[in-house]
Amino acid sequence: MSGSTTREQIVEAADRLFYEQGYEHTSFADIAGKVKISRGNFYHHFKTKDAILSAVIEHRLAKTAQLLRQWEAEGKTAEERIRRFIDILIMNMAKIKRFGCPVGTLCSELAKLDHAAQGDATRLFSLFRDWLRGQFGELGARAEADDLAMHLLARSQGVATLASAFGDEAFIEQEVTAMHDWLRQQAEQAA
Amino acid sequence: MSGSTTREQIVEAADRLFYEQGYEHTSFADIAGKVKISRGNFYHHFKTKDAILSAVIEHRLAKTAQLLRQWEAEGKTAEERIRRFIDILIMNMAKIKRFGCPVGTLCSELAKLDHAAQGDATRLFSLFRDWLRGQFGELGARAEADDLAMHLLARSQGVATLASAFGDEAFIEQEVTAMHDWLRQQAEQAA
DNA sequence: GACGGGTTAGGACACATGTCCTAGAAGCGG
DNA sequence: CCGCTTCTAGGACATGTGTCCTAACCCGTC
Repeated sequence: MSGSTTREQIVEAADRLFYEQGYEHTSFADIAGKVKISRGNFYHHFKTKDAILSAVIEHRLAKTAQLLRQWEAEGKTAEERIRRFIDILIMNMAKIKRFGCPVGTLCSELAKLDHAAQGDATRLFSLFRDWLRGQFGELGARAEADDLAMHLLARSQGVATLASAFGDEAFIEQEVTAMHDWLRQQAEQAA
Repeated sequence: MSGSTTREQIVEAADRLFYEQGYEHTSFADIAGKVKISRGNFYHHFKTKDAILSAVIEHRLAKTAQLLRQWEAEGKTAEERIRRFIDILIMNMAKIKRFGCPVGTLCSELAKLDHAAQGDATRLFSLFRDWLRGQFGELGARAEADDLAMHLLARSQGVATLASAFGDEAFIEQEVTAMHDWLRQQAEQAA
C-alpha cells in the first residue's frame, strides 16, 4: 500500500480510512498513526482536512480513470467491457460486504455534511456513467445509452448497500448473475 | 412534528437530524436546540447517545410497521400493494434527492462505525424485505419470493443513492416507471 | 400548606479534534 | 564546510463533544 513519497502514503492511508471508517469519523491522528508520522508533520503536507479529502478524491479519480482505460484495452466488445464493470462487485466482494461501495457511501456522507467537495465526489460516479454510456452506445443503444448506464450504476449501488446491511455475499453473486442476463438481453435487443 | 411528551419530541427531532445530518455529525446540542431544552435536561431522558439511537430506530421500526399495515389494508391485490412500496420513491422524492434513503444511509453509516446498533438498523430493511416476500408469495412466486423482494429493495436503494448524488429527480421517476413495468411482467409470469 | 417525585436549567469535567507555531534534523548545491 | 530549502517532531491553543452533577422548579397528593 505504500507509495514512495510521504504525501502519497498519506493520501493512500486516508483513502482507505475514509472508505472503512467514513470521512468524518477519521481523524488526523488516525491517518498519522497509519503512516507513522507525527501530527505536526501532517500539517506540512495538508493544511486542512478538506485538503486531504480533495487529494483523496483526486487520487480516486485518477485510479478510476486508469481502471476504465484498462477495461477499454482488455475487453474486445462493448458487451465484454460492460461485464468488467458488473464484475467489480465480485472482485471487491469482501470489502463491499463490509463497507459498501466506496463511491456511493462517500457521496452519501458528503451529501449529509453538505460538504463543498460533494460535487467532486459525484464526478467519480460521472466517470463510470460516461464510460458506460459510451459502451452502451457502441452496443447499439442510441438515446437510451445514458439511461442504461444509470440503470446499471443504480443496480450496482443497491446491491452494495443491501449486501453490506445484510452481510450477504450470496446476494451479490445472485444479482451479478441477473445483471449479466439483463445485459445479454440488451445486447440481443440492440442487434 | 411535535409529539406530546418531551421524550417523544427528542426522538422525533433526533430521527430527523440523524437522517439529514447523519448520526455522528449530530450532537446533543443540535437535538437540544431543535427541541428547545437544555443539554442538562437531555441527560434526564437519555443517558447516552447510543440510547437515543436505539430509541430512534425503535421509533422508525414502529412507524414502518404501521406503514406496512396501512398498505396491507389499502391495497386490494398483492401487486397493488407492492406498487405502494415502489411509489415511496415518488412520495419522498424531495428528501431522497437531498439526503438519500433514511434506512440505507443509516445502515451504511453504522457499518463504518462498527456500531452495536447495526443489527437493529438492518431490521428496518428486514421489515420491508419480509413484507415484500409475503406479497410476492401471494402474487404466485414461491421459492423466488425472497429473491424478488431483495431485488426490488436493492433497486430502490440504488435509485435513492444515485438520485442523491446527481440531484436528479427525473431519474427517480424514470426508474420508478421501470420498476412498475418489471412488476407487471412478474405478475404476468406468475399467472 | 407541606411533601416528594418527576422534570428542568446551568454548568463542570475530561477528552478528542482541527489548526497552527516553533525549533530542530536532513538533504543538497555551492 | 556553509547556507538554504524541505521535512519532521512535539506540543500549544481554542473549540466542541459526551457525560455527569447539583440545585431549583412544577405539580399532584395528603
